[in-house]
Amino acid sequence: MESTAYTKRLLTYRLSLSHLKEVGLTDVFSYLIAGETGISAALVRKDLAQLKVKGKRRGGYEIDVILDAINNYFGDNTINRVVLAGMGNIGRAIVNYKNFENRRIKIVAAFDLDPAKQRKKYDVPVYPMEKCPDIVDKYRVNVAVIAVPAFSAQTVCDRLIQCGIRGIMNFAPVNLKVPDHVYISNVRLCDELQQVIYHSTKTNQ
Amino acid sequence: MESTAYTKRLLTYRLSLSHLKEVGLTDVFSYLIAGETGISAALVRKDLAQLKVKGKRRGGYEIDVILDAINNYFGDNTINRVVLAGMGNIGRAIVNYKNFENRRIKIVAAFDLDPAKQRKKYDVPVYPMEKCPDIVDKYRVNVAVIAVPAFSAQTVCDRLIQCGIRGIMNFAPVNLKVPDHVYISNVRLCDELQQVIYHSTKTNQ
DNA sequence: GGTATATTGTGACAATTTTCACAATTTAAA
DNA sequence: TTTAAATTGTGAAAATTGTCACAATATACC
Repeated sequence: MESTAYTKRLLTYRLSLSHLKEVGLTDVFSYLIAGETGISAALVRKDLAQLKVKGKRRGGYEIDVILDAINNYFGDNTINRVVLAGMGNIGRAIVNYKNFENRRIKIVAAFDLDPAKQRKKYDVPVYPMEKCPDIVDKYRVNVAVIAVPAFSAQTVCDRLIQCGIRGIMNFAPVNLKVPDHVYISNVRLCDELQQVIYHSTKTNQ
Repeated sequence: MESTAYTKRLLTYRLSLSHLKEVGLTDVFSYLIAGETGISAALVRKDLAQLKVKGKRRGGYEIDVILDAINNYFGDNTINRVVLAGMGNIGRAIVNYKNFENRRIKIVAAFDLDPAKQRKKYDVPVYPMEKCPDIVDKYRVNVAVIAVPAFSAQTVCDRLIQCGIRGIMNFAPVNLKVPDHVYISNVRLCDELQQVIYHSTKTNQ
């Protein structure tokens, strides 16, 4: 119960449902969500059942009910504060990324070794890594984004965890070693693109 | 056979093995890879067996043999050309991302509506979207990265496919609709981070 | 009101994926 | 040379995940 795949599907549903809502719909059928997301209608229904969302036979599901259930599942009622390590290409893109706001995700501070970047004005204050304990403590942060170069990723990771971080989104191409209580999600841009390349050459015709 | 999960694990192995090689190792045991990647030793062995890599009982596997097999599996002998749509935050980060080179992935051109961005000098030439057919044709490109805003993603996607693109890495928070012969990988930064937040609050104590 | 139709909800089943356990085999050491 | 130890390779079992099919039921229409 409650596998990562399930959690991921919920987020996929939310995306499509938000879209359908904007377009003016208020109710949906499982097969409509299926068509929109590529997930089978039966699985959609099972997921919604697990979420405790009830549909009406022949009437479908109310979009708002599903959305509320999903948002509630993810605890979207509180603001989620995040710190970021590494203001390189990816770090800056993340800091400027607008969509986080809708999800009540807020990047409260960034860390970077480079003093020039600390002085420069970004949308988020940039501190030296030494400030990490203070910041994490002050803002009650649990989650960090690692966007530093591969060679320093493990060190940065260790320091973050020492400061109390328990969830990490990692962009560095490294298999980070973390204690059991820390959840880690690796975003491997290279690997992702490589898989696309691989599968696109495999597709028939 | 040959599930996406398997393909993904191969890339994970490659990452760890490259690292172990740099550190000076030439041979590994399955349990060593397991410790490095978090994938169970038995599964590592099964994957290597499927890859047709042979180990020596009591002697382990040769790192170079595994790496060659993986690189060969992904067809790393040819240069993989990719185009990018959307020179916003993420698009620029992708264009500047250095790691693609090691994988023989080359971003040959980018597209953006904004004429200012077309004039500006990036590491990659920026064209208006109309040039898409020419460029894709000229460079024999199969794969594209979509980094445009959500509202225009489907339109851009359709045009790319019309030009012959058959693999897409999509950063726009949209469930794109594509024909069967097109492979799509969605990189949902928001969702990814949201999952980290979710799991990090769930972890015990 | 009655009947046909559409859709949910779910138990049984199928498929896939992973783990387990151990025989086979190699190497090292005694 | 024999024995002990370590590690692969793999068939069988377990677990997980998703699909199928259909009863239950609500709705719409005649």
